[in-house]
Amino acid sequence: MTGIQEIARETGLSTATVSRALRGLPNVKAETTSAVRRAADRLGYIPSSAASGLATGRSRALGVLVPVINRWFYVNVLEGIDAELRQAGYDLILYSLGGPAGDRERVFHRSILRRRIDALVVLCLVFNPDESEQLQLAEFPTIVVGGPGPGVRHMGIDDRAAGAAATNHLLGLGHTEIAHIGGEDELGLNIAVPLERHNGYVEALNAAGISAREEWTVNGAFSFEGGQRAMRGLLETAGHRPTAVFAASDEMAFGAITAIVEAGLRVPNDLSVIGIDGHQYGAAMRLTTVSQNPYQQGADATRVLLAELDGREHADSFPSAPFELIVRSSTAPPPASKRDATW
Amino acid sequence: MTGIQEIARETGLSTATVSRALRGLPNVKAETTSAVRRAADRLGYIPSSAASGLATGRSRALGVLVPVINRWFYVNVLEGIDAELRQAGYDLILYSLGGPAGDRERVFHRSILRRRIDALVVLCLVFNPDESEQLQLAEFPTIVVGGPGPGVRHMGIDDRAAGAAATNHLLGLGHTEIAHIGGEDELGLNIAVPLERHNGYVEALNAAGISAREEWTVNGAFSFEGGQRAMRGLLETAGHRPTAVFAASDEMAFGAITAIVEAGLRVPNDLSVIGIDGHQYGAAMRLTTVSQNPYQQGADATRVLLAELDGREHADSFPSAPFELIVRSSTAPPPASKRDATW
DNA sequence: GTGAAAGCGCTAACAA
DNA sequence: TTGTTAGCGCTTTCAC
Repeated sequence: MTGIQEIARETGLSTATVSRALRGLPNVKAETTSAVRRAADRLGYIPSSAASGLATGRSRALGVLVPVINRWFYVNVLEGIDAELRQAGYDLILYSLGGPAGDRERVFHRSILRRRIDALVVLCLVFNPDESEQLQLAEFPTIVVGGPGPGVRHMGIDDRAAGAAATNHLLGLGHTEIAHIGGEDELGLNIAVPLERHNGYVEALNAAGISAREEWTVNGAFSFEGGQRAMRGLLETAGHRPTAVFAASDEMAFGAITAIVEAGLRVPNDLSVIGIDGHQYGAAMRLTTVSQNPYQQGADATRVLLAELDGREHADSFPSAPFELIVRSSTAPPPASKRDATW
Repeated sequence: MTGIQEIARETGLSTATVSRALRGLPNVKAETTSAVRRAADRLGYIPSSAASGLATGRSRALGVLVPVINRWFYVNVLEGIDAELRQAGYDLILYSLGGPAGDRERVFHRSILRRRIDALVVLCLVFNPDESEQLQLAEFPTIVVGGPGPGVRHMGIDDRAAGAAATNHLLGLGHTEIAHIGGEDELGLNIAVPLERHNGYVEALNAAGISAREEWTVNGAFSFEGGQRAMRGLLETAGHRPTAVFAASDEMAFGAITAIVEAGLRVPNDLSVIGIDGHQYGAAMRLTTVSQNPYQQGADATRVLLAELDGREHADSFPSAPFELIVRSSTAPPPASKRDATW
């Protein structure tokens, strides 16, 4: 209830001076500033962001749009964004599409566009034309983290290269029968990432003179359960079984490993498994993976946006974020019997 | 750039009528409403939440305060809150303390109190007196999910009962040598939950005529890695080894299982493990657990808050959220040799 | 170094 | 059903 006015009255100053003092602007006598601060404390003054937002046109808040919250990658990007924002004194407004069930259109129209935010980070989404237009209208700087899309600048790893790196690691070990657990994720979310990783897989195979078998690319929906289900399906395919599996995310890889162990087989003796991400559980699960740093990607994207809000530099594209092959013991050369069979 | 005024000019109406039409208030001719809507669309009108917030005193946003983001429980509560909010047309502002590193005081003073939110959900935090005072000043309805604290109403499971339930399950199987992996979490965050679960453990043991060995309660920091580390420590204690372990969270239980398997032992043949939470991975890991539903808790808390904002009912306390023992195969009677030794 | 006054874009009486 | 008129609490010229 206490506003800048009470403080003005209390200190015998004008609201203008109080406002300046509170924000620590120059051109205010030091004693005045401290008097104002003291009064503010005493009165329990709480600034109104609506009022200052209205007056300045800036909300000091950044939006983050995610398909769903509950995914390793998103959560880690969020942490990175949050850390950067906290330092800058910005608030974080989280918009979730709510997965396939949540209605996407409403989020775009209702929330994001209420001019509550100064900038937007989008995670792994590809927009449809209407959405692009809405975003255009809103006129705040935007950046996509995690999946490239047409018409929006993007920060993240080169997914195709990462997919190829994972596949090449398996090829290098001598595998030729390599399956892929990818994912359409759900309902049009996140389509760029799985696509590119799959492309990398196919290209790496082709480069090795192997053509991808269609029935060996299965959908793991980018979740543990999905990966497990997909792997079960792969194992049930009687007769011909791959010797290695490349999962497009660690969470799916964990699921795959679980399914393999359930089936009485061993990793990597019977089957090698590699993932992408660098999930914390990876070390304990001994998962070989292509690791990336979503925290850093989130922080970097945020720093770019913040710099633009400050009127500093502007970039239209960014170098790919780094990734790194981490070899642990979920991958090994194919079993001897198989090797003989192939040669 | 387009405001309510342009629409007023364009349609030949007053801003008041436009405002009413845009919000779908009654007492506006249907044709007028649709004319306004059309004009708004055509002009690409985007409402300013700052302006309407200033005028109404409501921001239509709810704050969520978390110790860190990256934890199974928090993420799932967030999903529940978000789902409820999306439906109500509210935005979600996420405040993270940023773990032990982030400075807690700043979050409280700077952000939350900027009157940007109409209500607040706090996850698993216990406040110090200064923080309580700040919250009091801010005057919005608040509710804590996940850990009871003095002076704030709270929603969540009865942690003591859950701890006892887990311990009793092990006792019921015949275990008498039961260790506990709990956690201080980090730096004063989240102290109520681990404390109560530990209390439940001790009480259940006592009720069975067993006194808890101090060296068998270890800190797993509520993380996978922490649980793994704690379990390793427990196993290295030469000579006397427990026959069962109760971990205060599934994530720690997964870490413990990993450590046990690493050590060449088997679950549940050599050691039984039980957790608390109901993590998705639990089924695949075959973890017996006391499961709870954080999504529901988040959604319920949000519904309560929203009802209060609407001037409907107000409650000062809530029934405990349900939990349920899910028996899978990480728990079994103690090994025969051990059993003989004890009897 | 400080004050007066005019908004920022919307909502909410009160009239008409 | 619609318009008029004040604000909401802060920032920001422009004077002094």
